[in-house]
Amino acid sequence: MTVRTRFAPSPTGVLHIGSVRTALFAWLFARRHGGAFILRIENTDRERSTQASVDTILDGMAWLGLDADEGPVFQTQRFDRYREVLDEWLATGKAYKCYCTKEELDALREAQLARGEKPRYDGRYRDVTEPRDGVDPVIRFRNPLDGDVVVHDAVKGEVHFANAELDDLIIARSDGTPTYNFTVVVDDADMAISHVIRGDDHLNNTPRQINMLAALGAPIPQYAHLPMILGEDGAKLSKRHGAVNVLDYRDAGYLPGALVNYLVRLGWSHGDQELFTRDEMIALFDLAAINRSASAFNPSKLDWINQQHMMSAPAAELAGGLAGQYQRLGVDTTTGPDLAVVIAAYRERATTLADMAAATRYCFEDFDTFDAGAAKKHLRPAALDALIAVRAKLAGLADWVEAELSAAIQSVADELGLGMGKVGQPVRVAITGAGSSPSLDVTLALVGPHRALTRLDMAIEFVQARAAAQ
RNA sequence: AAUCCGGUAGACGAAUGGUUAAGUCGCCAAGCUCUCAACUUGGAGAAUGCGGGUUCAACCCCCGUCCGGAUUCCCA
Repeated sequence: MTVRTRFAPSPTGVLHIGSVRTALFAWLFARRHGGAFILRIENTDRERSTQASVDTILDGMAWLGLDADEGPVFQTQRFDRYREVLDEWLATGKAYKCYCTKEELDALREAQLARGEKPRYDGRYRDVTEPRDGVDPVIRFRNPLDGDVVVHDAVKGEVHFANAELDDLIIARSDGTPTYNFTVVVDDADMAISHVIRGDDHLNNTPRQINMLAALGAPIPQYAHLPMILGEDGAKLSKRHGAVNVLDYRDAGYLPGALVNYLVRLGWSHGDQELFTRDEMIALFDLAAINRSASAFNPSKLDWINQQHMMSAPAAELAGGLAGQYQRLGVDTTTGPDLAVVIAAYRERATTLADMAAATRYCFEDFDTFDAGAAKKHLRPAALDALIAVRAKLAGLADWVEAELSAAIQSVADELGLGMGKVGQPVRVAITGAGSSPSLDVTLALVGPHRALTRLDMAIEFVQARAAAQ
């Protein structure tokens, strides 16, 4: 059987982190089995669907590398086809017109609730053939009255539903437009979707869809209902948990491969492996290993995974994103070190590209004050001799390369009889403005001779002023 | 209210009905060290929501219960 999966978002907002995980699983499954992954935009609700939302979905998918083999297919382009099925079902009695008004439906629902019953349509127009004046009818699917529908779900197992619990759902509104559960069925059948991989909020819709698939004479796909992703606190993921839009993660400096790696481990596992390349995920992904229960989104683990990916990714892969981060900060990188050098020095010292950019501004921009805490601790009178000696030694260096730089610092420590800490930290604060950076030789190489010497002068003045003030 | 799904340390998650309930993040500590990271090592943290039952043996099977979620929209 040819594997064909789909991702079917409705364009009514941002591309949500939970939706992405669903898309990822469907994409992985298709790739794993050499099948097709189809993107379908479910925009039958014209009130709420927007082009901006379509754009953000497309951008997000592209950023994450979840490429579709077909689509995007828009359901609004398929209205003729839905109409065709509707007419056929009406003609064959698989569907019927219901002339209930919204008010009548509301009253019915309230009465049922008041009696402690499950609210649902009572089928009052099921066998009425006469039109009712003044009411535009909706079209309802004639659901079987008895028997069970069994969903064979790859994640949840066998789930049984009694038809008696289901009512005749509306498949076309009174304005003639089709509704979600119906369009899904027609599309999944027409697109020959073999595996429906979606959020488990759709599990309850599945028996209705299976009944309609049967009415269509279409094969029943394999279902896999994925557990939800919750916020850090275990509540439904929402804006108040921070970023839910995947593009926010791009802007925050996460790597697409890292986000995907983090998401694949939410609801799926392969032994005790935590880090996966894209190819490994594709090779190992398996519906049978999907977890049944919801999981909470944990930013600190995402950070760790992102750092792990930053440490192993080729520099070229990071450079573009890092350049974007500098741009966001308004840092001009034309006069500083090559980004590949910055990346080599900082890839294991930053959790995101945004962190990396923020921590390395000193390589490209001058500053006029030292971090107060670091200065107080390290730029004190006792450091004056060391700073002056280092300044002199560095000024005389023929080659501004790491080996020479570290030798110079070491020789100052030796000559003054000081530990490296007594020499290194003042120098570090002098040239970076703060108390932490890569090893001094690397840091000095990053900053370059001109900036390094200027900043050492600035630090020496600072210390002298401080000594004078005492 | 009904139906359906779910519940293993703070989080992610392993565990054909069979050792002392893996591993990872986070947290704490030590080591390395010019700082910060990275890395290495060690540590704390769970009687598997709760109560029954079946069994020689239950995270796993059964019943009940509690909690959370989904659905029951002319939303998707």
